[in-house]
Amino acid sequence: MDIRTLCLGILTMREATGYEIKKVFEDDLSHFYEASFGSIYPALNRMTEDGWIACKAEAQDGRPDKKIYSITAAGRMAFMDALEKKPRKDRLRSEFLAMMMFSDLMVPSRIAGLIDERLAGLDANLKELDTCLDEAATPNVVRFLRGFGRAVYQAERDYLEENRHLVEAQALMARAAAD
Amino acid sequence: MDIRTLCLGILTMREATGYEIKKVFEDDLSHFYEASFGSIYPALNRMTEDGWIACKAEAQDGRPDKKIYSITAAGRMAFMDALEKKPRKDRLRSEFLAMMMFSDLMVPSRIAGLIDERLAGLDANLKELDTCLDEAATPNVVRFLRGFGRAVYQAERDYLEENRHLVEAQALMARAAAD
DNA sequence: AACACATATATCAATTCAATATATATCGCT
DNA sequence: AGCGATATATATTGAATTGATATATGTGTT
Repeated sequence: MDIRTLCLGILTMREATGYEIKKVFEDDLSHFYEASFGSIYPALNRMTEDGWIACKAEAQDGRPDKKIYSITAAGRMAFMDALEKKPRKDRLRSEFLAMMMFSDLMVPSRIAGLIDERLAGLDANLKELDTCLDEAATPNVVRFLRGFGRAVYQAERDYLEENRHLVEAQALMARAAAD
Repeated sequence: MDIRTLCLGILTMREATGYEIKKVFEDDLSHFYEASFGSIYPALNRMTEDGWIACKAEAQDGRPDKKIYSITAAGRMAFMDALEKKPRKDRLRSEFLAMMMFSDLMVPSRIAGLIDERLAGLDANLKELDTCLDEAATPNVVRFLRGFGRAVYQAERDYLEENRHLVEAQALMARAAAD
């Protein structure tokens, strides 16, 4: 399920411009999948060539044409095929955790600062997801996905509060040993 | 904190070959950071050019020379600088969750199968991490990182068991409406 | 009037992955 | 003794993707 296929999937739900597809990534998928214009526009061009989607240009005064893409029968079949394939393992890249690996090279205040910022970020994510979950109109699937994110963020938060001492104490001991 | 910098960080702990650095990624970082040889070897070449690391080749009969890299004073300073920078937000790509977005296009057995496989994968991760955490020799920092992974995997597991009905029931309703 | 933000397209250098290639040693199995 | 799988060790390449940048204009805020 690469970005190309995911764009195709979004077009099974409604027709959209590249710009609107980007917004779906930001609004509905942001916590577990990201995509830039540099991936989306080439994906739409290629799928148009392949006959999976069709494009109708809508002239606009001043701005570039609005290109509205819609899925074709062939595209719909291609997406159904993609749904049969086994999803790859999640790929996570956490610079925060990578930096924690080197906590013994940092002064205690730096470690504490990093963890405090992390907690603040998690709180912001949780708050955003809670606001969305309160909206009555949210479909069940989106509710499921946001709830998933919420559960993960909450677990991270709880773990950090309870175990930050493991990295913070380690740093103190390393400093003491160096003196 | 790109792969290049992370390789440098690993070399603050001990000298190593590219192959051994890859193993550190697999053994200690696998749950939150990945790197392929296609990133590691060019990273080592470039840092050698930049004077951040030094390379001594050790001849071996038959095999290619073993190239043992060690960090220089300049490299150590560069890494300390990197530790001052703000870590980027985590980046997650979950094809599983992306597919769940389209649960109304899948038959219920397919959805259930995907969730069951996901649970099995989480169980495997949890088991692996528990085994490692039992080892007495594990340093505190590695313990902290593995515990973090454990907490997240466990939260995912709990959430999925309790909320899978949200996507599974949704699919049933969509099918019923279509009939 | 100035400035940020939203709409809408597109491209590009740099990063990174996943697969492949090349050699040999070693370990377990039959 | 032989076979295949796994481990050691290097390296490259096509393809995917990011993050930044460029181009225009409307709309809302201070």
